[in-house]
Amino acid sequence: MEVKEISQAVIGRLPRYFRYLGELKDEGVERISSQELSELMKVTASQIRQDFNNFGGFGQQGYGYNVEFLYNEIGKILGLDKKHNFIIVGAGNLGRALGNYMNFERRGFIFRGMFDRNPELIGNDVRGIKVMPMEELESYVRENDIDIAVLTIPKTGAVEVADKLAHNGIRAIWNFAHVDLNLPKEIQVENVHLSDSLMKLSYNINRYMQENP
Amino acid sequence: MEVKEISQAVIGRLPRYFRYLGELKDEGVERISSQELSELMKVTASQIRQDFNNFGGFGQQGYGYNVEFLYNEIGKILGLDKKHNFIIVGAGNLGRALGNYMNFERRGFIFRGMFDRNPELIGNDVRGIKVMPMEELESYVRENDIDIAVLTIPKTGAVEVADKLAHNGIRAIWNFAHVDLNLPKEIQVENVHLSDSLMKLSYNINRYMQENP
DNA sequence: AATTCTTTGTGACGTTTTTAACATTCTTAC
DNA sequence: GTAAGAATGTTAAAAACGTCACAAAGAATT
Repeated sequence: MEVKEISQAVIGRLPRYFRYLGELKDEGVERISSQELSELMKVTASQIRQDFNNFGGFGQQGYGYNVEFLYNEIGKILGLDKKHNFIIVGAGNLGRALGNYMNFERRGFIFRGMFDRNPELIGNDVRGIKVMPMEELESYVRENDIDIAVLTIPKTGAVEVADKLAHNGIRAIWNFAHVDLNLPKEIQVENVHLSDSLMKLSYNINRYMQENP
Repeated sequence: MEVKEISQAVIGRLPRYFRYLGELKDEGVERISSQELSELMKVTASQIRQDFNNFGGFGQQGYGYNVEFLYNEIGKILGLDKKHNFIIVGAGNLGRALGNYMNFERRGFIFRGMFDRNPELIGNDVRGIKVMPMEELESYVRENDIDIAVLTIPKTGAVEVADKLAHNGIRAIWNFAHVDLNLPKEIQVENVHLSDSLMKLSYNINRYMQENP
């Protein structure tokens, strides 16, 4: 049973397809061709067809793609048909912002706990979830079937906390700390390095100014 | 005067180099070879040398790279030697979290204003900056030399606000709204689609589970 | 001062990714 | 039921990207 590896370049585009298809679905659009979608999304039709074909034929010649079907299929590929319990480690501004963001719930990500080392924050409430002390982190992860940990703590300590999570059966870490976590490959890591993103923006501002004085 | 275009693949790696070099500098490391850096960063030495060479020779044969010099040069390439005024549009949880994040200031990004359409939030204080009503947004951008707008509002309205910003001389938008902004190319846009990132993580969890039942 | 060692800068090569082209398959209209 | 039209799936070509390998340049050593 040969499973061909899908490149991360393709995976990286799936959420965007998913978003556009969801909007089309909500607008009541039933079918769409790669041509039409390419104009909407400003990518080549060729790329759209190639991308979808990685997962088998979702379309039909002479017809195009059924929007709702394609939406659901991409959702399944992304694992959004399954439920994932997540906790947030770090109850600072960013952690609270993510905890309050309701839309994750809609995609099957269920907010199960929040932790902080600062005693003053313990007991605070974010959408019905009380902030717990770090001492309880490991047992909580073990005993409550937690899949994903969102790491919103300063880089000092992030590596250590990630290792603890790894030893207690976490499957994935959504890492907002400005540090690279070196974890065994069975643990999925997705980095969101906000300052890296801002620096890229800064580069592009700078470049544009130099090219257009 | 021919300026060769640097690929976004290279640009995307610069902030990470910058981070590692900053840490090395703080540890007092004076010089480093592409070989050593490659082991630290888990990339090939070849890529490091190729990347740096896009901008001219920063190293010296037989010696390697001077950490502080290289750090400063990459900082300049990224435009971090310049000051950029920014505002935050959307004073919800995420907007406040970003406003409170002090480290941006260290890189030359200066927090100059915050806006929201919700009257209850007007006047609230984030690090000495009062939340202003949306009506004042356009004139404020025009009159206060604002380079960057951080968009932390729901996708409804994001396109409209972006257009307003564009018409009043903004240079760049750091977009956290889940929608693609279609702006003239002289305005730099950097998207941070958090749910896209979470979906990629979800895909990788799913894939790993299927490959290792 | 000469020699050896180190390490960059760079041209060539292989791989991956993207785009183009088209034959095939299904839809639609008559 | 047949023919024309539409749009996919797929193969081929082009472009972008990453890696390899080594000559050249400078550092370190004797």
